[in-house]
Amino acid sequence: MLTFERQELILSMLKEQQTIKMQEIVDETGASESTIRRDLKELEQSNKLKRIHGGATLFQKKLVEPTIAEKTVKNRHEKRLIAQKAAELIEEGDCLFLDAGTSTVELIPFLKGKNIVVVTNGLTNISELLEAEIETHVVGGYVKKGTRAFVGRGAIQSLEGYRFDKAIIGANGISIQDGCTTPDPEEAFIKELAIKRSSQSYVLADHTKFGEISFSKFADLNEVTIITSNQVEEDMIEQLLRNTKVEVTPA
Amino acid sequence: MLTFERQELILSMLKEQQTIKMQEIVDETGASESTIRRDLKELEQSNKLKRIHGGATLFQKKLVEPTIAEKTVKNRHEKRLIAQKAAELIEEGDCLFLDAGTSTVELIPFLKGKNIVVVTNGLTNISELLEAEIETHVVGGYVKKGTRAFVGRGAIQSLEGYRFDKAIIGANGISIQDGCTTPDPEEAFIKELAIKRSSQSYVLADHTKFGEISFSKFADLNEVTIITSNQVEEDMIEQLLRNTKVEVTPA
DNA sequence: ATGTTTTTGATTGAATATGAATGTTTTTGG
DNA sequence: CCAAAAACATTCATATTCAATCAAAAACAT
Repeated sequence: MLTFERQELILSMLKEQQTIKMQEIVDETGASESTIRRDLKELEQSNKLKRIHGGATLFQKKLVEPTIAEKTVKNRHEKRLIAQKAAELIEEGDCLFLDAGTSTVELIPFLKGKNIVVVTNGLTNISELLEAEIETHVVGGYVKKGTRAFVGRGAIQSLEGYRFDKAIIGANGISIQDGCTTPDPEEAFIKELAIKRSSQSYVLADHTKFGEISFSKFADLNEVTIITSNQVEEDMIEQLLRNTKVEVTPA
Repeated sequence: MLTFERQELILSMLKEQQTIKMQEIVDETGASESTIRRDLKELEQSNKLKRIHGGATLFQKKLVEPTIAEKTVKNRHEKRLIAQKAAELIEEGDCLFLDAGTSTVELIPFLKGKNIVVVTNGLTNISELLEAEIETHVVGGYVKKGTRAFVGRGAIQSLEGYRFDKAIIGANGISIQDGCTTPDPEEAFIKELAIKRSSQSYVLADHTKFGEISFSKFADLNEVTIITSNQVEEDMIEQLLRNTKVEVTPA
């Protein structure tokens, strides 16, 4: 069996079960443990999978959402730069949808004093928006414990009463194959709906989100403009550019 | 089972039930108690959960700081007593509407852990409700700068999707002649609508509110039960009692 | 064919994960 | 308040998995 074949086999096994044990791969491929180790090392280096003690897993299956506390510290600087880039796109008089999430919160200070109207489903956004003296509307709905986002029937119904010039959306995963994804199906639905009801949509994503795939898809890449930083690998951006609009800010 | 798989399993269990016992995890995973302890320790260190004696729970943190204005609430002690009185009336399984305002916020700590559903239009209520582990829904709408209440067309539309067992309402003025009043017409409308859609309605009012008349009326006295303290003058209460239900708590 | 490079599998000590045993702390129930 | 019970942290021995190394095998080039 060729090296390439073997590695493809490993990846296809992973797709089926999202985690695999070393022994399973050895049995399936007939290769020795040493060889498989080398394969896993290579595949990890090219971001195809993540090694874990005893085997491998899909690049973070992200079954569980990181808590707010965890998110707020991570990549804050990069997120702020991305947010600043996004802010440049907002014009006077715009009606925005601002998604719940830590990336989108960073945008708010840059909007301060602008004559715009913002609709949001994120609890934490609201006080920031008020602070920035922006006319703020919220969608209704059930408040999710973890992310403190408003979701569900009430949120959907609320959203249907609005049309947006621009929607600013956060994402947990951006991949060529699966587009924009996020862990929670309910939140994904809200994002999807907001994008549908908006003339233009922007997805904010720092470099850690690229190549990641989360559970629920909410948009194809050609539906949105991705705003990110130049910490994302060159070739990834090039690949994206084939059918996606991308704005890159230096970090 | 791999370490990674086991930890993911623990987190997904947590997501379903928000607290889990050690034994449940041991049974579910088949690993030893020692191993699970180690897992919990790791997961806690990476902010994925919070350990508690006998198991683990979701990690929660207060996000919305109370504003200065909120911290210096007038008659806080009296308001709290009134809130406590109101809490006694809430039964397991109730669906509540909780009005925006400083009186109603005081109620929330007394509801902690109760098996109820709360719908609110008050920004500051939301994080308190989450803190108290209560299923929380919000009405949509425009966010008023001063009171941080959600009002307007969106709020009205949202409210029409609910029916309540009990509505807990704040008021700025209580008078024999003009009933229950509040300064803002939009907020008054929300209060009125919530009362209409509720089987029973309670208005919380400290002694300073009696005899006051504000701009917008939202209820006649015979529509609601007033909850107050014995700091209200005797004869006022007597007058009220002719056609209003009144609950009085000693202060 | 012969030397070179690449791939492979086996071996090793190091690192990590595990379960049982121990004594300590916290909770519970009288 | 005390004592029993439950939950806990700590330690240790064992088992598993890992990274590094090396020699054999295969693929390749000349």
